[in-house]
Amino acid sequence: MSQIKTMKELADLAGVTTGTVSRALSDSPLISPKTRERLQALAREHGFKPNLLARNLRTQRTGAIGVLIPLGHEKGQHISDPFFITMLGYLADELTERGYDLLLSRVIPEDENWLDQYVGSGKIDGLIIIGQSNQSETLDEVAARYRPMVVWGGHAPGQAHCTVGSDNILGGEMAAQHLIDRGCQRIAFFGDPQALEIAQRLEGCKRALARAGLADKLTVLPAHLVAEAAHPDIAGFLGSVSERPQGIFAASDVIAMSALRALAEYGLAVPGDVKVVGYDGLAIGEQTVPRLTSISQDLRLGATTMVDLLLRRIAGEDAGSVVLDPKLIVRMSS
Amino acid sequence: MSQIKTMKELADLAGVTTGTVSRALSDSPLISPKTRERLQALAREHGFKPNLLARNLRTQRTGAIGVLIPLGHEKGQHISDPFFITMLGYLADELTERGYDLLLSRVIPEDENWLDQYVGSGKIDGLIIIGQSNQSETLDEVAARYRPMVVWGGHAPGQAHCTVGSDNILGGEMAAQHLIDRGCQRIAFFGDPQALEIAQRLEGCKRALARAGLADKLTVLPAHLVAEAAHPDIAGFLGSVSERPQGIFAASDVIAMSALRALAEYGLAVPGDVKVVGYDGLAIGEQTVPRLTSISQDLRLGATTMVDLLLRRIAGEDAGSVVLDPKLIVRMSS
DNA sequence: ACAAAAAATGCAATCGATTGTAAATAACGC
DNA sequence: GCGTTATTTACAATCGATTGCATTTTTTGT
Repeated sequence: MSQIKTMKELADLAGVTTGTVSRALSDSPLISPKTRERLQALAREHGFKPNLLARNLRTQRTGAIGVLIPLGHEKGQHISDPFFITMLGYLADELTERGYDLLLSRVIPEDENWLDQYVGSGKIDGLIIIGQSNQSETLDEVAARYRPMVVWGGHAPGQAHCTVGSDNILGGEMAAQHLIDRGCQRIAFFGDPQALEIAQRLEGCKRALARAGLADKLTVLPAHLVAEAAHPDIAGFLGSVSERPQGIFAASDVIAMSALRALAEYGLAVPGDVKVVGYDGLAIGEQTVPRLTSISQDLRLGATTMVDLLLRRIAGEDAGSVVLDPKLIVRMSS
Repeated sequence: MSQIKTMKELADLAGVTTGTVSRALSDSPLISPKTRERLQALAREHGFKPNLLARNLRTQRTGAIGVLIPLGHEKGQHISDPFFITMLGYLADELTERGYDLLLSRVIPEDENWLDQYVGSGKIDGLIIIGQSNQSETLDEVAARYRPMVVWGGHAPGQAHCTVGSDNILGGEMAAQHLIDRGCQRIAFFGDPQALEIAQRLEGCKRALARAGLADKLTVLPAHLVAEAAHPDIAGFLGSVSERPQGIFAASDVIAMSALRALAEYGLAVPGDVKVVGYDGLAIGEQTVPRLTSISQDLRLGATTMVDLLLRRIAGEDAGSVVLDPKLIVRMSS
């Protein structure tokens, strides 16, 4: 069985033209049932798969969605970060289910037009960006001229780019309120507010504390997002602080895990001596000792929503941002 | 500034032909320095990026590498599995550094030619497959006609497909020997030997035990690879077994984490009552309580090696399999 | 200043499909 | 059997770049 690589070869073999073959394989009503079946059988028999590049060039759609992870303020952050990975998995599931491929890139925004590398190179039909990092302005700017783009992150008034994310302010409030309910007075916030999402979580935290009259009992530690980098931050903090916090609100589960480890090393019991709440609700929180209380974002729903919005935007619709409800998951650490 | 989308437009604007523009932008020596600079400046000014699809169609290379995760025997397994994710991150780093894109797909091998979906559709220049699952025969078969393919997994004599992976037998031996050295007599192996890698780790484990005269002290629990699914397996095992094992060798770090949790729930101290060794050496092992002893596979090196082999195979070279050295990392769980 | 060699650019085919339109064939009524 | 309408199929332009070859322009030697 000779290897048929192109439509032309198949057409010659069948004694028709490429046009006929093309229509036959795409079930066009312009082709007679007999020839259609004959050609389809022939194609199957010779294992012919049309070249997708050529098809895409002609049809002007690629069937691929780019997924970008901008690493603006955290050089060390890897794609292997549990949050990215989880999100990526859901996105991959969702996109492949809808017949799209996923083109993954890790980008370090160095020159100002890092985004234009992707947009308009014809490789992708749309773009999903995981996390705003500190690149909100760039995203706004690009969003003005490139429609099929959806960003995971915080939503702020006047923001030009389409986002999906949880209500971080509410989530922050819930976390702090939970700690207060558990009897915590002195509370520490671990996370770097340079990223919008984290700033919002801190904002919510402050509100809850203010409402409880504990506004002056908050300490903020701008811990790194990367586990390896966060640990020394946290260990240093725990070692130096005079009055140990009774509750810790970590801006992400990864930071919370570092905190758990540091606390264990200092011989502090969780939740006995210190209570810990994370953010994200990652599966990994089930595996920590003790299992981690966390503000859960439904990442699967988030991924589904992002893909939904993106496809609608690709179709020309002007879909707006979506804010999801965060949910408190009480496990053993609080 | 009008939006220049195609080379033709730019060529018309500059009063030259597309050929000249093409050569100018690719720094061809056939073009005079002046026109080259003029055209490059013009392109920059108008933000022109050549359409990559068209380029790829013409040059017959796509610049993308497909990464596939076959989920043969574990339906529940997600791309979000820490091992996959870690590997994926390294691959993404390595590939993007070499100018390749990464096309990610999660495939459930249902029809027998799931692999042909990818191969020969022209979308990718090569294929990396993470994990053999129980699809070794299929891989062998495809490898016979499709050269640019590299698989992460175990290497066995007579295997047709090119693999990169650690010496699983040796690694298994090291893990078991370490437990023996720590004074363990009764040892349990957690992992489903349906996958080649895991079978090999078990094999090594058995060798070490046989050498120590403990061959009959081994219990094998075919735990799932997925953390959520593994936990009940393990909890059930710990609850039912009459003589508690003194050492546990988990076939992956994810399984080991489930084991740690189950042990904690049973009030068993690690490493006091039971010692635990994992496999993979994932970063996540640093975050467990206690930190996890593990047989480390250098996944970064593995990713680099896979990409190396793949590129050489793409270039027509006939690169063979590579077996990497596993390394025992002693942390706190043993 | 002129021919020959060298350098720069233009021309046009090509990659492999899709698709509007023209041409060929089949079906049909009378 | 012939004109007319319906079906099928062939033809050829197109997507946007790359590249061998022909052609023009510039440089060089004498």
